Amino acid sequence: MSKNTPNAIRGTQDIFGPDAEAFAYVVETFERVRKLYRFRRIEMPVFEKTEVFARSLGETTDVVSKEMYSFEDRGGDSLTLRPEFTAGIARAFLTNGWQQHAPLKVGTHGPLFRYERPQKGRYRQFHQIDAEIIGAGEPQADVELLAMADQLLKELGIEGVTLHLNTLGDGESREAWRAALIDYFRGVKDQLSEDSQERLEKNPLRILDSKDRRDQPFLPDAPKIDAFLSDEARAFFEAVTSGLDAAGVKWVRAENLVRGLDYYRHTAFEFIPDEGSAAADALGAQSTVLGGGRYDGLIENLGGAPTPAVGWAAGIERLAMLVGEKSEPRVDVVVVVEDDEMIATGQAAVSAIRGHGMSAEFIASGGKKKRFDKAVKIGSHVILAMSDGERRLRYQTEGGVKDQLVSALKALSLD
RNA sequence: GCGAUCGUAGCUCAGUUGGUUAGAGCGCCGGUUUGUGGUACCGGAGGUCGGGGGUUCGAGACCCCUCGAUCGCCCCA
Repeated sequence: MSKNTPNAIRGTQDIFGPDAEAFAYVVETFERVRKLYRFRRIEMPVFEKTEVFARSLGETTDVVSKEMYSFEDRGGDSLTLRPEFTAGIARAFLTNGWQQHAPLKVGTHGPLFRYERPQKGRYRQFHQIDAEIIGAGEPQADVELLAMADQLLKELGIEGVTLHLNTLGDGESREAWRAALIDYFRGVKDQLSEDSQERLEKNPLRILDSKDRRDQPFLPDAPKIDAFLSDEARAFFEAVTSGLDAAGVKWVRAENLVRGLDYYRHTAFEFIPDEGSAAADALGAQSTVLGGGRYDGLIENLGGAPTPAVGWAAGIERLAMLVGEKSEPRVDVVVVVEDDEMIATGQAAVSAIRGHGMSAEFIASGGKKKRFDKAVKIGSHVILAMSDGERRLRYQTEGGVKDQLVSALKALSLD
């Protein structure tokens, strides 16, 4: 590579070959499942006013305080490359009057941007698939959304990943629990890890899933959300879990599961690889493959009427890592011209073949004697060789393709 | 933001304790061979060793800075 070739931006990826196939496979499967559940497709802008995210996710969250790609545009507005989908969708719901469609089920996918240190399964430009139900406050909405996520993973052929489920309660439950946690951890503050001491002020719920050995002894006795749940919140969670059971979605209760963004209420969940599974191995430290929850307060936060909503997002790259190798599809026909006199004929043949809906590759360059070898190497169903003024069909492995091929060429009155 | 490991041809890698014109396999290009076939052989193009600075008579090999990659921490999908 030349010295003056600029390199790619850190944390971005150029995806090619089997990886690109796996990526496409994830997206295609999501699109199929999305339609099964009747989620409507939406396309969203890649950037928004900075406040859309700052107000939604919470100013103190890591995402907002240190991971956003924010910049001033030429008009002086502060804009931000979307670090997630939900906030933008909530904004669109309000600014486009999508309330009229409520309850609204939508799905989308695309790139997101977060200024983080790249590592396995974590990139600065990464991609997610996303599903949201806005304007539905019933637990059935949570169930439908989770059933969809569960089916998606199954259809992708991903195994060894289970749904970890928790409730954060309603706003009041959550606040009471949070206060109790701060109280509890403050008592043992100087024995906690530095990270957790800091979390104590910023994000005490996070201490609960700390990996630091020094924090472990204090976790079992920490206050549990269940003790702070209002009757409504408890009933809601029970409705969700029994709904999941009825829908045949396996789940485990994860009392310590919290979500990083401020807007979550009630149901919170993550699909995580089972300890020691192949999936856990494939993902490394970035274990959450799909996560989300209920965000009943968000729309109101953005200036709308109180509107309940639930949603999830999943990392396409992470799912692709679990899906494994996906090979590119075989080409139907390779047309090889070994005799330059027949290049035009060959060209006509490839066009006709492609026009008939078959994929075709055309080889008519390089050493004449090596062209056929190249064709063989590509690995096609049929090779159509043109040499010495004649046409020869070889590798007739699939009758269907051959018949189609014959009719394509007939239409061209070549054969 | 913190830590560890790493960075040699398009790809995967070798390069002895620093010492003459930096190597291999694969791939690519060309030739011969083969001619219902992804064979074999010959030849060729292509790196100045991520970038910059330093130590040295001399550095791909040592030191510093920087960029990037990988894997952790943190955070999250």
